[in-house]
Amino acid sequence: MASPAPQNENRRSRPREIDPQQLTAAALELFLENGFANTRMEDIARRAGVSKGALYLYFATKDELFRAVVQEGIVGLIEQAEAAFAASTGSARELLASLMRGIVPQFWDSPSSGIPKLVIAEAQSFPALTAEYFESISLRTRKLMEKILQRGVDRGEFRPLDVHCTARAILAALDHQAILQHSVAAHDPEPLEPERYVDAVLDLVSHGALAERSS
Amino acid sequence: MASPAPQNENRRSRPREIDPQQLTAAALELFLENGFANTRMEDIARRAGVSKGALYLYFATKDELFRAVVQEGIVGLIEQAEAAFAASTGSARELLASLMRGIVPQFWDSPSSGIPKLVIAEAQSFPALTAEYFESISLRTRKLMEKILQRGVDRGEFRPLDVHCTARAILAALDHQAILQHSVAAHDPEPLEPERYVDAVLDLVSHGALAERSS
Amino acid sequence: MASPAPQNENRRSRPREIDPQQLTAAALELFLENGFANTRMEDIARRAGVSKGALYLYFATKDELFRAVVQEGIVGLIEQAEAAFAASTGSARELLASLMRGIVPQFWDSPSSGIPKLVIAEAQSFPALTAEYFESISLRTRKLMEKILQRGVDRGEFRPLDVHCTARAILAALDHQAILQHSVAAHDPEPLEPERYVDAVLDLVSHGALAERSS
Amino acid sequence: MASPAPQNENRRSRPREIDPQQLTAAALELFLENGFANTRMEDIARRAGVSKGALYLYFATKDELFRAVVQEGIVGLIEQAEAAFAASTGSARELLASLMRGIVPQFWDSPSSGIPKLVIAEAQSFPALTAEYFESISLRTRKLMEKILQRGVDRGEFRPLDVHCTARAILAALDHQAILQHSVAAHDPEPLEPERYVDAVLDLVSHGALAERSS
DNA sequence: AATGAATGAGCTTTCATTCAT
DNA sequence: AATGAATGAAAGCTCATTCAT
Repeated sequence: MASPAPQNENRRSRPREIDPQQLTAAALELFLENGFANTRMEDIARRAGVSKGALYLYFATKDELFRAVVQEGIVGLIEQAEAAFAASTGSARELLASLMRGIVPQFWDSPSSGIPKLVIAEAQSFPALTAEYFESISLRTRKLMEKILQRGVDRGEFRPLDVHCTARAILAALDHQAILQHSVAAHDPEPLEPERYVDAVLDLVSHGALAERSS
Repeated sequence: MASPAPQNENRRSRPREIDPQQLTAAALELFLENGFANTRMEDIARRAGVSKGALYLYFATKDELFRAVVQEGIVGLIEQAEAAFAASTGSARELLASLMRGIVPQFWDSPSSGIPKLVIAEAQSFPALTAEYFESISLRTRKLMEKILQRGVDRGEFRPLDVHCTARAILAALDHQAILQHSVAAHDPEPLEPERYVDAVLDLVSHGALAERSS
Repeated sequence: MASPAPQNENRRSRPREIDPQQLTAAALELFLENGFANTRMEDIARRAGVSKGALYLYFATKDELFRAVVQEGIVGLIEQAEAAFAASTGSARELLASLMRGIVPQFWDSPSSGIPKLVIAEAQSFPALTAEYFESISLRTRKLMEKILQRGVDRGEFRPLDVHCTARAILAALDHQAILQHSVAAHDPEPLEPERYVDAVLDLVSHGALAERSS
Repeated sequence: MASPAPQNENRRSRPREIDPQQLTAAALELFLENGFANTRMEDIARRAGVSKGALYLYFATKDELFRAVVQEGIVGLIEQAEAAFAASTGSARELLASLMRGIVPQFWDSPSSGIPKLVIAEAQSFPALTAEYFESISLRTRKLMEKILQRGVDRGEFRPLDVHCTARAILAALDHQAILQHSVAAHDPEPLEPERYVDAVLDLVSHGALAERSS
């Protein structure tokens, strides 16, 4: 039609000092809503309330911004889990329960819970970032889980287990739900109930399904 | 072009008879390698050994092609599982074991195993397709798993369980690996060993981790 | 065209301030030179001295640009004619003469004279625009011409006439030349002489061709 | 299959012998309905009831087909008019009247009446064809009209006229309606009444509009 | 002669990125 | 530092034309 946009007088609306975390937060929202490819830099800028150009003052490229979004989600997640492990001296089962009841639902509630789905969706496009993410998060979480399980086995609290695969399985049961929440879960007639689910996982992990010892 | 080297036999000579499944197969490969957005129609055509235009003879748009790729992966997947359930009269545990040992590793080996990751990655872009997929596959699989577990509970073979959440957990443990295989697993120093993993899941599901009955 | 004269100062240096009318003017030129379908957006951009993308800053689609081109040609064309009619009190013939001598050759000289040919050529593709054009221009012009003729008849200045068809005929005699100028006239060994032609039309309209009253 | 020999029995559906005029007729229809650029070769083939390939058996290119469409409309149109002129010895006015009442409405009814609009719309794309059309039709018609008028002047039947411009004007009054019929006329609330219009033109040409001799 | 599947050049449109202000 | 108009490479899609049958 006519002019793209009338310049106006009052530029006082920009509160000086843009916080880069506003930008990554807006980007994360939109990446999850629309996918990386379907999110325009302009959309992100608008959502964050800044101009398109301002984005480039903080992130050189769209890829860079994606990296920042993911990297932000990486920090300090397992720290508390690892600290809890180091601090705990009690039963492995108790530790497992407290971690799963304490950290997991809280994580599912945070915007960061979308990051795994994001990383998975764009893994091919960002191999280096994916590798970093995988090592910082997935592998580290797995190691921690293996340690917990191993401690349980060592103490005779747990049966002899395939520690590696069992760790994978428990984490999969948890991680998968976060991914589903941010993708297909909108179509689920029975939405996930986090606490109930975590309890069921704990119960299964503890006792298995069989009614009596038979193996 | 003016290639001095003689083209092989049927390169350009037989334009007839393109199999649409060649096209969806090539598309699935590339979607998994590069993501949907990063795959050009021309790439798919080249990979399938046809021209760009030929693609449009079979699929009106890129989206349509995506739908076809997913829909092709939907057919006949759970059928055998449901049939096995209907046919089986034995123990729930045996049924679970035979399904997981028979179907799961076979699925992980097939190209179709990439479809869940594809659907998850593009869920926001294809809501209708996602809904269809979710209902045809995810929900149906969950229902089946719930039935198996319920049968086990009813027969006293299993303890009283939170059937719904337990079904979710078992499926998550399986589904998640397929997704990882097609995304981040390339960076895993300890690649998944399907049979071993499935056995570990079965073992965990059967007996839990605790060393002695205590619940 | 490709003027050898040096481009002026602000060729590439001042991206600011594109005038949308530059764009429609360039588009009109090219639509007339090559037809709508044979004009590439890139051609228009180049002719206007802007980038392809800039065009889309002002017009969402090629169709939209076409509409703008036509609509620009619609404004203020008949206004002066209608004003002249409203203002005039003298003889109908004088009014007709002054309108035809004043407005018509001036219109033929302007780029807007190509718009009727454009609308006619693309009428099937832009029915809504065509309808609007027809009502804003053709119908309104016809109504005006009918009023002029009717006034002449009412005052006894003109014979009783088939006012409607006569209006059509006079306008056709004028409109058609504009269309020919922008299409086939290049091949005419005897180019149109606007003033002479208008005079001949006026003469014919005034007295007819017959030498003496005889009908 | 591999039989180069006799085709099987039921080829009766294709009535042997495609008539190229079926093809040009279908093409003309569609060019008028949708414009040249918006008409696909496949559309024409379907409308004519033949295959796309068959079209190329008769016309090497789409342009060639366009040329054939126009050229077909050129033949034998003015022949009868010129013959009538050559044969007539009576009054110029009578000749004019008989031509206009005899040929014009009949032409307007025929599909060929769309050709002028077609030529005008595509004039830039087909300069050679346009030139040929202009010479074969427009110029020849004008010459004929000039001869008729000149004869009238010579015989004292007509006033001294600007024969050239008057011929242009009369033809414009007629030609223009054909063009409008095939473009914008669909939006006209008062459709053209051919006979009435032709009479009005004849009346105007004969006596002019002024009520009394005054020149 | 007739068919229609296959081809690929060409064009519209999008959007990450730049840069004058 | 911040803005947003302008750029142009890139990609989806169309359709005239070819050619094996």
